[in-house]
Amino acid sequence: MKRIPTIEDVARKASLSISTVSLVINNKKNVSDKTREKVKKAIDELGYHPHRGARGLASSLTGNIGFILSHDHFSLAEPFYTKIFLGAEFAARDLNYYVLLTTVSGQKRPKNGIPRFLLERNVDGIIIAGKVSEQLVTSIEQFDIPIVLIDYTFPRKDLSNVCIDNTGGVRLAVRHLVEQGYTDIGFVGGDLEHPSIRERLSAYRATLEESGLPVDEKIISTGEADTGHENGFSAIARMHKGNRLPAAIFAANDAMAIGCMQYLKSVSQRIPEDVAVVGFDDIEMSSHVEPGLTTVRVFKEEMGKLGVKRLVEMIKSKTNTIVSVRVPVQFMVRESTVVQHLPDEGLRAAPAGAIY
Amino acid sequence: MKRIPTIEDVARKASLSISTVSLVINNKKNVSDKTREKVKKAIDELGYHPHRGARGLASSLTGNIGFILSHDHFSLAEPFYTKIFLGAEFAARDLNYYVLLTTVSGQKRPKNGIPRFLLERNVDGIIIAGKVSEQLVTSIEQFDIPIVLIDYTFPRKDLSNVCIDNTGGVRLAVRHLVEQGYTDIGFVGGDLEHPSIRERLSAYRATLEESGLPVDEKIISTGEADTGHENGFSAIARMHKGNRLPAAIFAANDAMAIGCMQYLKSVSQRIPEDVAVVGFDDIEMSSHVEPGLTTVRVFKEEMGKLGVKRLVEMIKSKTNTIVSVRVPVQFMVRESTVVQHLPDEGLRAAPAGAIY
DNA sequence: GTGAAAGCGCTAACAT
DNA sequence: ATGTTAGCGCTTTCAC
Repeated sequence: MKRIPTIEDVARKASLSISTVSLVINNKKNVSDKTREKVKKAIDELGYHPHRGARGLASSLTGNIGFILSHDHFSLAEPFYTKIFLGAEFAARDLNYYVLLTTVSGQKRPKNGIPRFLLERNVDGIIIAGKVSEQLVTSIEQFDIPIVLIDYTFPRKDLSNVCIDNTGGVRLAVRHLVEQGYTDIGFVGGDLEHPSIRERLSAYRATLEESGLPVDEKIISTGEADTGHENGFSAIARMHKGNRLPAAIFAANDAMAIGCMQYLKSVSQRIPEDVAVVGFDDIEMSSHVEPGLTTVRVFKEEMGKLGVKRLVEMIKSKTNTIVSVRVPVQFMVRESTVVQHLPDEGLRAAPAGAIY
Repeated sequence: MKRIPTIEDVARKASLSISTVSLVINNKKNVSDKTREKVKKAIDELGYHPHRGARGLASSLTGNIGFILSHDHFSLAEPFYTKIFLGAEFAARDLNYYVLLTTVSGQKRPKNGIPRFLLERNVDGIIIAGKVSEQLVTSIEQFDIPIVLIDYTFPRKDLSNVCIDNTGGVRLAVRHLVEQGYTDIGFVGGDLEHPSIRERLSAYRATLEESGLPVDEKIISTGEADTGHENGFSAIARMHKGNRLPAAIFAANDAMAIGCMQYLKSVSQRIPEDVAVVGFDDIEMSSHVEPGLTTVRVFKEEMGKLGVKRLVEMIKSKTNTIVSVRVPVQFMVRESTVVQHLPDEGLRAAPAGAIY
């Protein structure tokens, strides 16, 4: 195959030194316009592209971003974090970075769990999406590399992060139920270790109180192990068997909301006539279930993009100012909370609002 | 932060030269057992990891794999290719590679469209998933780097590939319909440029003939621009308006099958009592629509894994033997083709059969 | 079996 | 404003 031109070929062709060429490549000042043009011309004619690895060695900047996901999240059928990753990938490409993805198991001691791209110095910064152990983050911090968390925070660790406006979203959801005339509104949560779930629970409580409605612990379920739809199913089943089925349910995410709907259907409760259901996240499936699930849309790709943008700023500026970005949400009214029927579109088209 | 140990530190600690250390790191022969142990001990004690970039510079092996996806595929709501990517990523990690993802637009001239990781020599091999232009592949071939195609092939270009057993899958699907007593079976296809769709169409024709059934061009729709569910909707609508609604439909993928179901519901045709529907792919949604869609499951993650495995073999062996892998499929019977009712599970759990 | 030395392609002082 | 030079951390001949 054709020989790949190096910086030396460019220098020779332009009758200049390689350092001058390097200055041009890196857009440094102190190069005369004439020289700059000459170099650019040579680069063009040769079809030259700087070698990533060599650049990295010399500058200790790899042009890569590490993306860490807990294995649990990765295996979820619902591509919530996959969407975040894709958004990150998209923004990274725009900024001329590549994203190296890896997953970590939630359990193992972090010592063996340090991602290879860190050990091998193959990334300039780290994005962590979703829940990971504090230990892992502590050991990553040793590497003295910018870190941005997406959809997670630590109580005792201040790190740049991109999070959902959970409080605002819950407020929209609960107020919507109140406006529809519901006063008996239950909560189905899951793993309270996740700060998003915690925030959603307290916002639920706060909004009920703001609205002058009672908070009844009998219709608040939080003991579940995770946030899959089975938990929604079992949580509302428990309320039902305890003869305390609320008139409306706010579930802390769509998966659990769909689990609730599943149970309600199985016991022939009509949605929303007998029980209204609201979720959170707006996962793909929520617009496809019947009735369509009213929920709070989270802009997942956008979160990934924001995370990368912030990370790249940190990498380039070489400062570690902590920045917390709170991403706004959008309330999506569908049929699971509104008795009057919308025109039947059958299976709805893919949700609008692609971010790109 | 703590200084990162280099190969020199290891050599010093083991009282050996860096070249000997390098031999051990790379598992080369001609090193005495005693020396090998000494080096390993030093590596352990220092917590040494070779620097990716430096290795790459010296050996011209980056440890990265490039993954190319057409932008169209990437933006699809349905994560068919996303699944393939995730499978690839998983296998790559196992083999100590990282995957660099990029998308290419289907249209643009490939000259500007050559992925950056190729220009910058940042990958050791390339995976291409789905349909891309032949031009693009031709220009990638210039880089003299192993290539594996996933779910695509070119008539005039012999490249290693991992493809679906389309013929086998269609045969299962159509025979199933025949066994259920259907004799009037239509076909809804899409973009015939994709070899998978072409194969599915010819297998459909062949299976009908094998079964002694007539092939009626009036209930074969192939003119559509792509393979989204709108095409399924419009294709079957056209048959219906032409007074030639078949008793069963084989759609070339699940998205179009779901589009068919959507239309059938909108004109109050019962599924499967009035019209049975079979799809292909087994996308997530197919087990969630009502009735559940009978379809041919494609092991998407598995395809990604196989692609990477093959690619890494090619990289390591430095030979370019063409290998075509045909991945078997699995037939999934659900309610869209079987009149007798299965017990109602409400919304079914996530499809079984995770690959990992 | 082990070591010395060259060099992969580039950046970054430092000189000029 | 441009050139010289010394590495970055490793692999890889080639001696010994």
